[in-house]
Amino acid sequence: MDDKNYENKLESFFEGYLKKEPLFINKKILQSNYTPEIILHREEQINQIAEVLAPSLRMEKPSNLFLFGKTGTGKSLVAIYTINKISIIAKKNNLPIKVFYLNCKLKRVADTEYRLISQLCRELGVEVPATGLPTDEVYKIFIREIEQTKTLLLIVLDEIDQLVRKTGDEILYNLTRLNSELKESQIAFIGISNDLVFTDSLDPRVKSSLSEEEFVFPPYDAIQLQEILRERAKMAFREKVVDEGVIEKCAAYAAREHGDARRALELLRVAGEIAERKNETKIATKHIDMAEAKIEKDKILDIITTQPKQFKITLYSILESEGKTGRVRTGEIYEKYKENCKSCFVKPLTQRRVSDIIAELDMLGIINAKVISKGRGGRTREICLAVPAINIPKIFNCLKEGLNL
DNA sequence: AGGTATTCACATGAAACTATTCTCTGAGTTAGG
DNA sequence: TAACTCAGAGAATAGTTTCATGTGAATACCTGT
Repeated sequence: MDDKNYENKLESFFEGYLKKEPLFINKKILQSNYTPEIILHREEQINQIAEVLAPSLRMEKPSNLFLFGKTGTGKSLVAIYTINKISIIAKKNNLPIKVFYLNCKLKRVADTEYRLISQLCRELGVEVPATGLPTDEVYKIFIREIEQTKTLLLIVLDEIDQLVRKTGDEILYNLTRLNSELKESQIAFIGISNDLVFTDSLDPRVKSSLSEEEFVFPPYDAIQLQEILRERAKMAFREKVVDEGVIEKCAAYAAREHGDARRALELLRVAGEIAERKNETKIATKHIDMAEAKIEKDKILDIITTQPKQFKITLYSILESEGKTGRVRTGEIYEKYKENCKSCFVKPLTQRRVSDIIAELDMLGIINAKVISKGRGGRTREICLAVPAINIPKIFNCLKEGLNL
């Protein structure tokens, strides 16, 4: 009887699913790598960049260019959009212009000097081994390859601040020097950075040659976010699926941070997915709250499952001691950490390393760690969790399982 | 009371080390002529 | 003699350790009133 009932239920679920019209027409439009035809509220920046890059169409090397702005302000989008347009015009007029986009943060793609250059080689169609070669050998391959034909290269280096922080700024010096070694071809760089004061830390020579023009992308305000969301929602969802106030709430949530359009779009997309999964015909404002919680939870669970064991033990130790006292110091955590290591037979790391791990957990947004000085009490990080309280037990258990504690 | 020197408990930096993965090179080996 | 194999040298990289230096402000310690 129960079986029969269950079967019917499942059948009708599938039937219903089939009959039901999906909320989405095209989910891609809400994904972060989507480039829309019209970019709202960035006309000024696009024009400025276009002006700088236009000489490339006459085969003159344009000025190097730097774009600054917080995450989700449309830097990458605008850069990609503009170079794509140039690429199209160039193709139409048979101009030998090549454009590349590299994200320097992507692990194992372009996050070191060697990988950056080898990735460029790969884009040019030369296979370069992932390791084993000296770096200047790869430079040589790259130079040889572009010198074969007279070409103008436009290279976008996204999140270049990450690369420099990790590997130092000689890499930029090497890149700018490339042009003087090239006889036939020329290269122009477009750097993109989240860090507004990034160029201050650079060697002045590098700075002056790499950052000939600079543009700052201001954050979107709530009204602008609303327009962007409306525009995309129109294409992504079927008509009348988005409830009253949903767009506004999405925009408000994202504006609360710093006008992060990427986050706004993600919220809307996830809200749509939740509504669809729940078999609802409309996306309501409550779905946005659920979306926010889900994004947060997924982010953390993803980190927990992918990070190495040492991170897990550290986080577990933080959870343990934070649960009691609210805020904890590095030293306390390290003590707990050592105990925990012993109980799961892992060789503990030095305090130096654990300190770094704590800093990284902070970067990932799982915890809030603020360096404070307590006078004679010394200087330390004051740590508390940055996770909604509801999710804590789940994380706790997840960690516990992962560590066999 | 007011000023300043100390001191705590780590933070932060730099360099060096370990272990792994990969290429390149050249000596030694093999098989065919 | 040409082709093949295979060990060893050298690179890149991630994750760490070791050593060294930095640091903000509560407190101890003076000083002069």
